[in-house]
Amino acid sequence: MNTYDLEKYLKTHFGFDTFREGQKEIISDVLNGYDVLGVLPTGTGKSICYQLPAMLLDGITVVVSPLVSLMVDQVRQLKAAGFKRVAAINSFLDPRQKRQVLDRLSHYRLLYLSPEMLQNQHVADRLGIMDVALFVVDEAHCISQWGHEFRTDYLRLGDMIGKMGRPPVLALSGTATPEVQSDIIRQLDCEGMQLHIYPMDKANISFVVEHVNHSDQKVDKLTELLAHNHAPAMIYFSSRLQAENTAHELMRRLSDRQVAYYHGGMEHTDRLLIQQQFMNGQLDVICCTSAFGMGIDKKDIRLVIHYHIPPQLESFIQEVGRAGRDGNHSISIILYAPSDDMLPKKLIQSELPSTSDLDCIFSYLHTITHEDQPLPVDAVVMEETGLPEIQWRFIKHHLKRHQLLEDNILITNRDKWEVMKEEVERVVRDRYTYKMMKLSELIMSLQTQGCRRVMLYKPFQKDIKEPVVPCCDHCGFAWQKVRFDIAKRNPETLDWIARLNRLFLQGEANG
DNA sequence: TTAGGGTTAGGGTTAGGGTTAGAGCCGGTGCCCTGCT
Repeated sequence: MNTYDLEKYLKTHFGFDTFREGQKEIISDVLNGYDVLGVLPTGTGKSICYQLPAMLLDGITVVVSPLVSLMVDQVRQLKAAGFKRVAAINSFLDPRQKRQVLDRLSHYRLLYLSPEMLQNQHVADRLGIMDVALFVVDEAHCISQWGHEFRTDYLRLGDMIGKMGRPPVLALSGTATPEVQSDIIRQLDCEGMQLHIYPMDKANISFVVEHVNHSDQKVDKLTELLAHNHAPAMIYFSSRLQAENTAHELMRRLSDRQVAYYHGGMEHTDRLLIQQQFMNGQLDVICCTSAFGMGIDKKDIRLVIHYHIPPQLESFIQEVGRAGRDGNHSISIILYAPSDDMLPKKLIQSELPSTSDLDCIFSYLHTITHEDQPLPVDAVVMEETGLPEIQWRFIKHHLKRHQLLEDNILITNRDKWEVMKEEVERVVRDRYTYKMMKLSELIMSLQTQGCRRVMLYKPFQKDIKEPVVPCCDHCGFAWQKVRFDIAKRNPETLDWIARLNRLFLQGEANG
């Protein structure tokens, strides 16, 4: 057992007197060498769970993070707090800087990486000879949510852990349902993980589903809602274009509100600007896709509105969880039209290759395998086969998994090819069925006659907190009965120190 | 002379297909690499 005086280190390094719920238990288990899965609500300081051990353990702590912006934030905050032995490797570094970090790896206690960067041969080789004290997966639900199709390098983390000599593993997430938890454990190959799971239901949110006959009525409904409530609001869309168009329309209709949009197709700098403006309270309403969320910890969001339905309950819980982090009353509203089910269905279809896509790509690969040439660059393969990038990467992942693609050379092995093909076909079928099932689960929950809160959280946890606010529209709540009206902010009244802090310590409270 | 900071652009994409009903629809999530001033 470790004998650290953890409170002392917490005070020295982070300036806090006491741990928040779950932190100490997780840190103790980590220091005792256990594999740990921690599911802690956002805003409870998940990052301390590995940052503190990283300072105490001998060797380097490797942190896998899904977004470059999150890594950059973390590194900046740690350095600002006086902890210098931290670095991140990502595409923001030029080759020389990258080499420098890798050459000085033993100097660092904490290293942040994306799962893709971990697949870089040079990086993997260097880490392979290091003494890795702890392997951390931050936002670990990404393994399950993104790994199977979108970012398949998430599924290779288990292998990488092996190549690093099997250090203790810590997986952390803000929302991971039991199903996602099992997937994380399976993918990381950590059967004996210590579990520290805290419930994710929020007692201060009222749930509403507003049925509309046609999606045209949604903007009217939004206008009505926002005119009635003057408070920070997020509106989730599944389409970039509609997020933009609706933002423009709301700007026109609600001249006293600051409205903006945010999605993954925008320039990095624009995204950062909008995000900061929203955090600072300079924007009232943000029309966004699911790109907006991770790493955003604004306390006073009162309304989370879904213009489109998300693809599964897990996403909905995550998105709704961004409301009311200050504990005050907040409302979740879904605007639901009968035709809304189509869009998520199409999205599910577009990320998985069809049977004919598979036939096409396999016959193409077959022809070039015979030529014994290196695999052409991705652009050529996609040109030749007509496969979207996401689907080609999915196939490539399976080729590598079956050792049919090594050093960019396709391996001739008829038996392995047959096995691989069958497996890919099976995986596509299973994933499709699974995702459609998850979607129906969500749609069914919208059509329920019972309590929405129970319907939402019951599949994921035993006990549900008694709400401290009106529960849902099926329990007698009507959003019209509530009126949020924030006092007018006046940033000019802040003294210069506070204003500088706002500017320079963006996201300080994150994690 | 060097370390460090900075910007911009383009490549992965642009239509087909569909496991719910019948006419019109409309598409989310990020990373990394190369090369430039």
